[in-house]
Amino acid sequence: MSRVLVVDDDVQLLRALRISLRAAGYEVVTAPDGTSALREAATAHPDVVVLDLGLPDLDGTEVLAGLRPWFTGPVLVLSARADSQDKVAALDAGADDYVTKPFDMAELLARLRAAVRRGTAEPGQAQVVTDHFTVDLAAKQVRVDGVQVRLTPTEWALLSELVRSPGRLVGQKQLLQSVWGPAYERETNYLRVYLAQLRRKLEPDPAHPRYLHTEPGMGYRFTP
Amino acid sequence: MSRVLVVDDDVQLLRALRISLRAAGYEVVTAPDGTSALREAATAHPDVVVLDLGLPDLDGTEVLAGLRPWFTGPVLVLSARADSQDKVAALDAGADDYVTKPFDMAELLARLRAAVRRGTAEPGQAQVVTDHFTVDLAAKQVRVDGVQVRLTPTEWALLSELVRSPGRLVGQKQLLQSVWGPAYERETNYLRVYLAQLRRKLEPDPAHPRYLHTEPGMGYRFTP
DNA sequence: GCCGGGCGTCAGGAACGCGTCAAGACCACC
DNA sequence: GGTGGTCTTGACGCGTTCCTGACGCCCGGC
Repeated sequence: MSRVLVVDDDVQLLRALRISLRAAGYEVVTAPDGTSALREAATAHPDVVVLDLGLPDLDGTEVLAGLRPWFTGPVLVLSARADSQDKVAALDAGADDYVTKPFDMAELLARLRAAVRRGTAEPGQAQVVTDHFTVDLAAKQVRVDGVQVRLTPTEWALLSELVRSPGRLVGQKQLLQSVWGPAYERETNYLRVYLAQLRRKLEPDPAHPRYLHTEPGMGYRFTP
Repeated sequence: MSRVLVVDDDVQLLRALRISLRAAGYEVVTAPDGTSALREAATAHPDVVVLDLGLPDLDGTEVLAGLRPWFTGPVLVLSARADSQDKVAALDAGADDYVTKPFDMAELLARLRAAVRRGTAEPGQAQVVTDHFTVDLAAKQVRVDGVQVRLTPTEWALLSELVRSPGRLVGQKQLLQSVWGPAYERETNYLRVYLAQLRRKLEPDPAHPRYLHTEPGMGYRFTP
């Protein structure tokens, strides 16, 4: 059925989770710390991740930040901290649910079912390929006609936001909000400037864009 | 940005939620009981639903059951009951998240953001198809006989409002209100101009509309 | 037969949004 | 203190979109 990656350093809890999850029909992969979690997530291709925030090497939010650029499946966060500020931070960092320890196993399984139910749209591609360029979301790198191209941080944030929804129109408000923050919703000229730069770097003919299209008054669209 | 339907019979809480949600940039629609919740969900087309389980007329799970067959957006359940058995029941009945009262408003907003983020339909999921054209509501894209057609923001707002209620009559007041705002309820000539433009772009014979029908004095109707 | 309301059509002018360019501000690093 | 790269900001020209009013048509009421 679905494969779940469980990240936790507590051996006892890991054992309990492994047993319960396997009994519920999941295929289970585990990782005891942040670095191996990121490695396992990349190699084992889980459908869903259960992530404890208290890890020995990395902070949980760092793992989340390393996961989210390319991992599209749901992430369910476990934490001993019940403070709502922590919850908000984790959810806004890309978590899909937040469960405080100690938790009820039946509830966790139900939340996992709900997350998987909604998240099984696609396996999630870490690479977006067109005839002219390739965007590797995991490695944060772009190749145009085979040669690597350097993007500034802002350019990258904008491009990845667009490329992550191929064919869909992405509103300018959404772009501005996710790249510059909620306070910049009106600065549409930023978009004009950086879209021009991206087109200059990626498009075969920047004056007549083939992949990064403008929908006047609404937003932009990446067409593969 | 997105539209949220809040279902709760507690007037105080409803007020607080309306204010907070509106401040967070949501368009808010409310319903005080189960039957009106189902009606509002069908007519107002919310992107997400916040549903209190304790309602005067119907049980919350019944509302959930009435919603789920056709409503694909996320549903966030509110409840005073913290028992994990109730949580499991609601989540397995189709809820995407479960928050117990009393709740922290910041956390609720964060969970709502996470739900909306995850719940946006894939392009091709939510499309309306006719023999001559297809409207992809998620990708904001229209194809006529297979070729893509560009719509202006106003044209798109009008069309999507019509197409969201197939076969049903949409009053001119409702159209004007949702596209131009509450102050333009009387400017019915706007509708005439833009309906003509839509017909010219979509209809096989704009002079004799087959899909976008006029109901004189009442409104317009999209017939698939 | 006349009249008026509602609708479709058309065509201007004003306003807006986009692409482009360039100069200044800011920052990290040398 | 200088230097290179990146981000912000403003100005300009151009095409598109929106609004507005005028006109003719159909149809039902008088």
